[in-house]
Amino acid sequence: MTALARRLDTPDRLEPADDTILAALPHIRRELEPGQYLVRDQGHPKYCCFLLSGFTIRHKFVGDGARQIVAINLPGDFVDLQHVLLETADHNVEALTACSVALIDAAALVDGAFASPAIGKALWRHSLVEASIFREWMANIGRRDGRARTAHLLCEVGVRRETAGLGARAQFELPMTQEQLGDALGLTAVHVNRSLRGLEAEGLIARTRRSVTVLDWNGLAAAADFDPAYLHHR
Amino acid sequence: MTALARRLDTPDRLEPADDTILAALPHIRRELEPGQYLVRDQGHPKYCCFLLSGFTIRHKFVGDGARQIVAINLPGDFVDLQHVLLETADHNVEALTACSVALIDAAALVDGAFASPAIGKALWRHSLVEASIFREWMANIGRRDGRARTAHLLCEVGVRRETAGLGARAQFELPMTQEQLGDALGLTAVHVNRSLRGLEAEGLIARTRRSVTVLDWNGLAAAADFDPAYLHHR
DNA sequence: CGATAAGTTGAGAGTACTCAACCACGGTGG
DNA sequence: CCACCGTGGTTGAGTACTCTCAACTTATCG
Repeated sequence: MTALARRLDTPDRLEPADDTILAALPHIRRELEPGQYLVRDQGHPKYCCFLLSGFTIRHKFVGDGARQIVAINLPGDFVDLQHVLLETADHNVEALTACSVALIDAAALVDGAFASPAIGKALWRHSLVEASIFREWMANIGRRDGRARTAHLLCEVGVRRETAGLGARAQFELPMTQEQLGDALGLTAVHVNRSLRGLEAEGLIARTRRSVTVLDWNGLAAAADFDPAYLHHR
Repeated sequence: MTALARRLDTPDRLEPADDTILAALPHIRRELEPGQYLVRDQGHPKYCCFLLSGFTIRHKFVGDGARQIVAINLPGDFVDLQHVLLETADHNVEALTACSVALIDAAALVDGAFASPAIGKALWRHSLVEASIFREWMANIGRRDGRARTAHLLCEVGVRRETAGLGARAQFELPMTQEQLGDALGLTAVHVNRSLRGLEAEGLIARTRRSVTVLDWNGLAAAADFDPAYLHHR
């Protein structure tokens, strides 16, 4: 679980004793295929999933069958930290790509959090940063038009990938279909397509099937009304 | 701070020692007038606000000046629990009505959380439930039409008020203008007006200027696609 | 009782959706 | 090796939901 220790080492430095606690957490490794569900809405997971590699999405369905993707998770993210203290899942977690995950015993993780304030603060803080991203997504979906929404998601993924050490923010793989992008943005796949092509026509981005190159980061950020403060990075 | 102890007494029971810790938290009481700001975006609050009476809203502005209300807080809610561990505010907090609040020293609250796991779990859980509400709002804004969105907000406020002991879910004051409702729902005030009048015409609700009576709870919940599971009540 | 904020209504515009057809890429099997 | 097939991407046309703007009404407050 060195990946876990590395992820929790900010903002407060972990002590060697903390590393010991983390290393001793009961967990199992699992490999997931694209499309595989990790958590089902209304389920009662007893573990907490830490994403080692790959992308996951979290989504919920509304009455008419439409879907809202509420989060995209990158390596180094806890995918369902809420299940350490909430008994019943309120949404689904699904592997977007092939993934490696560590399933950590939820009760043990809570014990670890209260055995070491540094661990506890890092985990709690993780929950809080995630909530901040949710708030920005609400503003994005509720108050920006299709073009800005789409651009905002590209900016966020670029920055978060960069922060996670997965490469430059201006060039990355985005392993989502336009249908999935639409579900994340509150748009239809058709409208996502037109938004992406619009950004491309403006010279802000270039695309191949699943990779995005930002040609003009400042221009894209302006189109997106993107300010990374909500990510609460250091 | 008996209100605080009462709020944190679930899901785990607090011990007398916990009550002692809570009672000793350094805090100041403050009375707020409608419209007064408690926290400003990009500010660095050193306290954490517990709402004793009144309503607050939390909102953020996007580039073109539009506003998204990301949360409505009721008495017994922590209004800005994220500031115990995040240094910089990512949104504004504003009093919707006259409010009484307790401003608790953030560092002391964190210390209390790690001095007593029961307190720490209750606070962390509070953050997680809030995040669940954010997710539902994302789905609401992104994937439901104006009528359903509006109905959903009414259902949520009704249930949360009831749970907070403020009265029956079917009859309550909603001290928000249609402009504010629109900012919470990602709609314009005009469209909120039409949605509310539509729900009224269907016989689901009755309204006076600021109070709502639900005439047909099941009908309204069906129109809203409302399932209270995301509130994670006991 | 006037002033102001909020609510209501109508008409026209625009963004985003729906439906449907067509295209492009990747994978598979003959 | 290449044709076929399926998923996903692209495009156009028509529709519909929501917005904008503006006027008018109603409530509240000094």
